[in-house]
Amino acid sequence: MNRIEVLKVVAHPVRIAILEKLSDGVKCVSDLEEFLEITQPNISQHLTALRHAGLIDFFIDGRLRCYFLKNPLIPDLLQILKKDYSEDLPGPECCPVTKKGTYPGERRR
Amino acid sequence: MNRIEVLKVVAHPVRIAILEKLSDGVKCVSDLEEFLEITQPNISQHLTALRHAGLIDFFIDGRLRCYFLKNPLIPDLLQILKKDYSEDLPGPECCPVTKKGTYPGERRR
DNA sequence: TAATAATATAATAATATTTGCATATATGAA
DNA sequence: TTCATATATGCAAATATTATTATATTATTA
Repeated sequence: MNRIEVLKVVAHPVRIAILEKLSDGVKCVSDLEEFLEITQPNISQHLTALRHAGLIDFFIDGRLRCYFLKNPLIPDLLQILKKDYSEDLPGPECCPVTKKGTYPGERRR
Repeated sequence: MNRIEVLKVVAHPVRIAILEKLSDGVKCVSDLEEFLEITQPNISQHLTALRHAGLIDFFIDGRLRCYFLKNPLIPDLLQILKKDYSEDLPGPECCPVTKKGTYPGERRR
């Protein structure tokens, strides 16, 4: 699955919450039910979406499905989402207000 | 803007392409028109979305609007999206196939 | 083997996102 | 001024995502 599909599937509050929980270790669906305030079928749908994107997988233990993180991009992604960025990026040198630098492209009329 | 909204706005092929282009430096809308194969109003719409999410900003130079990256999360995000992860995360210890470890939650009946 | 627990699937309704198109605004040039 | 260029905005149509509800599947227990 390509990176845009991955971002799309991660960009949902419930799915982020699931991925964060799975970062702590294996969880079965009923573990997730305990702290997510949505219906069980909805949890299953989100798990299916995450699995189809290759982000998680599961093994079967009796009637439990034990889900775990699979895609190594996820821990990195979750980490930068938590990271605290206090400063904006430095503005460009060519700002017409400061009169510094030149705009790096061809001008039209 | 919260991190989920940020992910949502980044998770679109055109907007990723714009952000990557802006990583190289300031670009005005007509620069973007040259390599994006979509209409000008549509580009403007995506730029507006990115700006409302606090990811980019612009300065005005005559009738050009020169856009640049503003949110420091973006370079980090683009970098991990490009990063090559060849291996999946190691599977859990409690896999019933390997018979190692135990499932770390309460069992139900 | 019948009942129950754990989980998934299907269908639909509600909602949000995306694009396309027409038009508006603002600046600089003639 | 008037015109052209650069860019934005508004709105409707098309499309995609999400949640809900009902039902199905599978494995365990009684």
